[in-house]
Amino acid sequence: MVELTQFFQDYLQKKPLFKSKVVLQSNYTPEYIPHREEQIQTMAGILAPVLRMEKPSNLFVYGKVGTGKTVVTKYVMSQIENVAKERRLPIKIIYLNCKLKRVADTEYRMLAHLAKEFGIDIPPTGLPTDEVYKTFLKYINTKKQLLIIILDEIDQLVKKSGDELLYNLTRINSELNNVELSIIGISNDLLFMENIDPRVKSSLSEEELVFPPYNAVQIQDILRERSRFAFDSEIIREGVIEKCAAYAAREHGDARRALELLRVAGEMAERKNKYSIELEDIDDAEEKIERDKVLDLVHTQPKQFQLTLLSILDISQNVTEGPIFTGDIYEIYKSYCKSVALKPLTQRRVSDIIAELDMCGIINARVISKGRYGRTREIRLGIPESTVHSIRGALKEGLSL
DNA sequence: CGAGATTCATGTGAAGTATACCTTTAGGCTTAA
DNA sequence: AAGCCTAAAGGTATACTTCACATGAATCTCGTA
Repeated sequence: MVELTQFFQDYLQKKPLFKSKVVLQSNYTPEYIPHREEQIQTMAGILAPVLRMEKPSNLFVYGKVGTGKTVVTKYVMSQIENVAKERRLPIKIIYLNCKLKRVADTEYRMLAHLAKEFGIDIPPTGLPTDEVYKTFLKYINTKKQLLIIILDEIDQLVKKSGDELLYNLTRINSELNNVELSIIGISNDLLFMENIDPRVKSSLSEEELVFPPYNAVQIQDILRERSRFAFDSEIIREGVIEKCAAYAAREHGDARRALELLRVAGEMAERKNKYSIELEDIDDAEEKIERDKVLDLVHTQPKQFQLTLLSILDISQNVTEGPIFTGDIYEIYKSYCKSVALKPLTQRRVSDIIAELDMCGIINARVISKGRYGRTREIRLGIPESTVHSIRGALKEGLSL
C-alpha cells in the first residue's frame, strides 16, 4: 500500500511528458489545419448561404481515410455555428457517423439517432420506419430553422441498407415548409456515387469536394503544428516526426494515423519513465495501436464475432503458410461454441460474419474458386503477425476459455 | 488433344422464423359526482 | 359517466435460419485428329 502511495506521489512529482494530450486525440478539432486552406475556403463558400438563412447546396465530400474530411467539415461547422449563435440564427447542425455499429448502421437507427439530437426518444425497434420519419419531420417542422445534417462514412450505411434511404432523405425538403435541410455526405469510397440512383445522385451531390491524400512532408507539417501544443519542444527527438510521417504516408497519407502514432509513442515513452520520445517508441506505438484497434473492435462485437475471429486466429497460428478457408473456420468455430456452451450459428451466417470482419479490415477475404475443389473465401489476416498472439490471448480471456 | 460436361465447397439471395419491442384498443376496475 | 390501468392484438426491426440456386475453375469424359 505504502509503495503505491509513493508511486502516485512520484507520478505527480514527475514532469508530465504531455503538455496537452487532447490535441493529439482524433476527435480534436484544431484551430489551424495545414494544407487544407483550399478545401476550407470552398466548403465555407458553399455553406455560407446558411448565414443568410438560405438553404445551401447539398455537399458531397470524398477522400481517403485521414485526409482531413471530418476535421475540415467539423471546423467549418463550428465556425458557422459560432456566427449563427452570435446572430441568433436558428441553425442546427447535426453530425452523425454512420459507421458506428448499432448506432446508425440502418435507416431506422440513423433516424432514431437523428431524432435523439432533438430530444425525441425513439425506441430501438418496433416502430415502422416511415412512422419514425413522420414523428421526426413533424417535430423539426414546428420551428422555423435551417438544418444541416452531416453523414460521415455514408458509404457504409448505403452498402448495408441500400440507397433508398438517400432518396428518402433528399425528399424530406418537399415535406417541410418551415425547415430547410441540407445534407453533407462524407465518404471514404471514391467510387461510392457510381452505383447510386441517378436521381439521388444529382440532388445529393449538387456540390462535390475532393480531399487528396497528404504527402509525407505535409504530414510532417501537421505533426509539427499539433505537437507544438502537445509537447514542450525538447521532448521530441530528432527524426521522430519524420518517422511518424513516413509510416503514415506509407499507406496513402493518413494523417489521423500519424497523429495517433505520435500520441501513443508519447504514452509509451511516458510509461517507460522517459522524458523524451525516441524513434523506438514509434515502433512500439505502431504495434500497440494495431493491437488496440483490433481489441477494441473485437470487444464491442457480439460473442459470435469473437468466436469466429478466434477460430481464424487459431488456424492462422497452426497453419503458418497458405490461406484459410471458410469450411475449416466453421469446424473450429463449432467446437469453440461447444466449449463455451453457445449455440452455433449456421454456416450461412458465419459466412456473413466473415464478410463483415473483412469489412472492418481485421482480415482480408476474397472469394476464389478452387476448381474441382469448390469455391470458398480465401482469408488472410489483416493484422501483423506479432500482434496475433496477444490478441488471441485477450480474446480467449474475454470468452473465458 | 481439346471442347464441353461435371463436380465440389461454398457463395448468395429470398423468404421464413424468433425475439424483442412498439402502439392501439377494448375491457375491467376505480372513483367521483 | 369519466378516468385509469392492464392485457391482448396487431404491427415492425433485427438477427438469424432454411431453402434453393448460382459460381467458376480444376478435373473428367469422350469424340476426333
